[in-house]
Amino acid sequence: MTNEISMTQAAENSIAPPLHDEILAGIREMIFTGALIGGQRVPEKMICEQLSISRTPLREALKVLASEGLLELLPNRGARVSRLTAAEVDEMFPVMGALEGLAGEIACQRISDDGIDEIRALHYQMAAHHKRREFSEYFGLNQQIHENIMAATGNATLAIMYASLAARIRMARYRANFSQSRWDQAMAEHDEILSALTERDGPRLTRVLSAHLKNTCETVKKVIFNAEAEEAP
Amino acid sequence: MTNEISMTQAAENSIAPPLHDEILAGIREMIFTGALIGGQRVPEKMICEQLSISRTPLREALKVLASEGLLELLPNRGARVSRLTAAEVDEMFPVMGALEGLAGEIACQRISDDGIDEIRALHYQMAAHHKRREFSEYFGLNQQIHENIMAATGNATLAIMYASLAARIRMARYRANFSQSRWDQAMAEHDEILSALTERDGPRLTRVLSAHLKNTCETVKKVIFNAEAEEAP
DNA sequence: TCATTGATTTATGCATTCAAAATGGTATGG
DNA sequence: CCATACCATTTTGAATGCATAAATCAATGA
Repeated sequence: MTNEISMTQAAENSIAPPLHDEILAGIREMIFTGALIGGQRVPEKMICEQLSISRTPLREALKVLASEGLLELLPNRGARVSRLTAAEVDEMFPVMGALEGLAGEIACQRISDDGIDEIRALHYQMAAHHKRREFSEYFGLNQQIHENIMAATGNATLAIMYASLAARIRMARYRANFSQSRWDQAMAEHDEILSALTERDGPRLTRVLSAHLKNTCETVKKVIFNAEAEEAP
Repeated sequence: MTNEISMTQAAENSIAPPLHDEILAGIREMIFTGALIGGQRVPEKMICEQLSISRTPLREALKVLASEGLLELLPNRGARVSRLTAAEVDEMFPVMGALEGLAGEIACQRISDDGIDEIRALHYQMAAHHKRREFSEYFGLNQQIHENIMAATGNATLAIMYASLAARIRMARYRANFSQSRWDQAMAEHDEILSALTERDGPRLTRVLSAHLKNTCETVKKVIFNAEAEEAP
């Protein structure tokens, strides 16, 4: 949860700079784009130069990211990027399942028609990228769809909890590529998700989200094993 | 999540000082004991003196606590203690319900007999404090029981997520006192919880935990309204 | 050749410092 | 009397400085 009160009117053009959040976003980005790799130490000096900041606000951000599980703090040895393990995925799966199940039910009740249309638009964009084998673009839209479903619940607490788990799962993304068959399957699952949402069928949405999550977690675990096999030959 | 790798052997007697965590714990304590009151600004200087630290590590802790929702960051105005609102409780209720439901099922499957005995011991201690109307002691044991159930799942991710929500709920504790009748009811619910756990009846445990949570949330909301009525007469 | 020791360098953790913003209080004018 | 403007004080946010722990690397000896 980023608990920062936005300023009263956020001065029209003089952008209100929540510098602290910028840094958080920057480091997160580095982690998700693979600029910072799991298991590696976080080079404070280098990142300070890259973001043109001093170590003080950087280190504040590192503590926050550690509390989210993206980094680990090593006493007197700074921070290192967490490496998602299969065991952690197994732990996260039921928790994410419970949250998504809840979200599926609530979203079907509360989402507006416009909200569904928006997700549909994202879905077809994503399908197009899938067809063109543009993985990064696909991936971004996939994330947006799941975020939109969470947002549609109108429950910020739920959305934030889920996001924090999803972020940790996402860390495995750059360790290896998904198989084509899994990618096709995921796309088919998303067809079902859109369908259930369109029909506002809460129980069905919950079911298909759960199946999708299960497959995603299985895939992530494979990715983890493959990456480990590659690294330690 | 406190993501700190404990040192290899934590030097036998020369206590390994995770100073950062000490500060976190200290401020959390101030919040839960009412030394820091919801809505109030957090006086950095005072807390630094109290904990004999400088502002640098303190401010690191403040950012973490804000990310957990216990504090809010006001741009250029520091941090203030969050004030739990009824709307937030309404958001948190289904999420905590989903997590507790999951935990109930898993705990019944995985908890050891010793684990049940331990909870039973806590339960009877708690009952004794209830009989003696010792609210603080009751409250602490109540928290321990819920924590033990979560720990019994063996799922750290689940336990941490739940703990972070429970902590926010706990913030309302010092705003007003629970009614005697509600307290008696809660104790009766805990009898049911212990019973379901003893029988390892997962579905039943999930049901009674959910009912208990519902009542707890209702009570917290009442406490919030009462406190608000008192404050703005 | 390899492991071990010790000196050197680097990085970390925290305190301190400094500029800018917010707060408080007084004076001024309506 | 109240509202506003102005200045002094305090507080915040971030940079810098410093003591200590860790990492690096060269030298030594087996």
